[in-house]
Amino acid sequence: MTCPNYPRQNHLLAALPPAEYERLLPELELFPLPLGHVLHESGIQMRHVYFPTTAIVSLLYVMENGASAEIAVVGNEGVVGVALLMGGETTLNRAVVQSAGYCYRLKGQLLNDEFFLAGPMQRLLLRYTQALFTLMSQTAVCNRHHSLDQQLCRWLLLTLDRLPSNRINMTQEMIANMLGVRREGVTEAAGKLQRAGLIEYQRGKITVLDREGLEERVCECYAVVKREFDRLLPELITAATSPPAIVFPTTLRTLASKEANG
Amino acid sequence: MTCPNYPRQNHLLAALPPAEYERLLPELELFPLPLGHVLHESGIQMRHVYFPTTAIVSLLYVMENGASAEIAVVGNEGVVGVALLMGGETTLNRAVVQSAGYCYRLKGQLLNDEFFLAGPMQRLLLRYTQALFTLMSQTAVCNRHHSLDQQLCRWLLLTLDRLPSNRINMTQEMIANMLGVRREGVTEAAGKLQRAGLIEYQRGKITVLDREGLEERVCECYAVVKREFDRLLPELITAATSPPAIVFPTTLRTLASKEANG
DNA sequence: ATTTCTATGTGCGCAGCCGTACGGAAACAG
DNA sequence: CTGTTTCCGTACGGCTGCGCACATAGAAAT
Repeated sequence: MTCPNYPRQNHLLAALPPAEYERLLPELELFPLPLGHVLHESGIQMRHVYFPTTAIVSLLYVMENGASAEIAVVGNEGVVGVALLMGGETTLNRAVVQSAGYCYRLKGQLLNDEFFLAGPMQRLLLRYTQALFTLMSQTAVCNRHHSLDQQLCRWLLLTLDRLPSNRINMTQEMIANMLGVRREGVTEAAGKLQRAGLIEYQRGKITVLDREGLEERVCECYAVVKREFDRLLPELITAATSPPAIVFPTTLRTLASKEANG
Repeated sequence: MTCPNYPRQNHLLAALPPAEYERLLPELELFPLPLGHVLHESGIQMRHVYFPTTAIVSLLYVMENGASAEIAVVGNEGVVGVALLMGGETTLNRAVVQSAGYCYRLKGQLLNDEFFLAGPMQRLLLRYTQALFTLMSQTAVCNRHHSLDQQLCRWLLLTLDRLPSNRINMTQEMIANMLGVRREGVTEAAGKLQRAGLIEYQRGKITVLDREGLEERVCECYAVVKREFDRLLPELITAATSPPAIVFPTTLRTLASKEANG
């Protein structure tokens, strides 16, 4: 991760009006997220919320026998730890870094304070929570009705949307854990995609060659969720397409250089 | 439904302090919920929120090809329409009455106003939302990993918890729609339970004979969700076990008699 | 009582995924 | 360069749930 980091790479933070943003800025702490790092464990008190910038985080549910399944995925469009706002200090999910990168973290209490000001941040967070709802329920339905092939396409597209490049670092074993299926099943499904020329797979490195091909094969779930995110959080679209210039106002220059050292 | 109806049969309303409760009381409208009634449709603007008292409501996701799956279930422990508080006026769920009964409904705007007072109602609703999160994610995992037999047990127990009696009015066809499986699959699974003496099934009328037997067969998902509801919303337990005397304070007498006529 | 409809029971072939096992090849460590 | 580890491909039997077809029986309508 050599690219510069600044908080507004996270679209939720980028969508904040200047007043709210600058109020939070001194409290935002650049935080590296290495692959596999557990941000919070099921049932354990959460102390921070995390705004990913270049990292991707999976929310997993791990069952008693060790089997797991991905409930939702959070990248630079969202935030990890909405449960802190809801009043339960814990959730039954494990948050694991699925793709290494950075985030900005914030003490839970501070976000809580901001939330109860009932300002733009509350509005954003509530709408984001609803979008997360949609993602989760669609996951439940997809688990029920769609083939592993399609679910893999969905997973690849969801991941791709949250990455700057078309390369995903992830072994088939890890994907299998996310999808809650066998590793061999992923091998088969990925093999089909590879033979069709849509992806290239090599020892934990996936290169997506034909995104449109994936979109043709994926089930409806992907588009449904994407539409709903766009509807609920139109701010994120404009934030995502804004040129970097506007996320580097003069007041942020010093911070940006500070981050380069941290 | 000949039993008397009063708002505090809904545990969320029952958990409200007197001040908040009486503020809402004039706006609560007794509303009958016949079996199969659709409270709100996927993608359609919602105008009310519904606090079930004796009814049970299923949140379903219906796919393009007509296949469906239950995302969550709401009885007198909760409320239908949390999405109104989150800022999106719609959700992608369909809310269908799974068991006929009554609810109290409230104009969405009024609950919204109450919510943004940041008082006890907000606290309750946020925590309820988190509990719903847990229910939904557990549903996703259960869909992935557990057998139809176990899922049927889970569904029966979840329904039983929200009913005053041990009789469920529901055809196998309807259960199949909820669980997102074939009708024949439900026939098989229900047949096993019947042969084991746990339930009695007769043309859309299920009688649960041995609840503990169901709890022995069910997967962990049921207990996990129940524990999490109790942890997040301890008020609901005390509300549920309170004698009727305290939910009929003098100020409510007139309302109760009014309801008997409506 | 007869007909019609609805709800349930049953059977059969099939596809998808699981559990398991094994082999090969790329990366890595010494 | 060599041994080890990690990751991926493949194969086989088995189970579960699906799609379909059909039989039966209770309930409702006429």
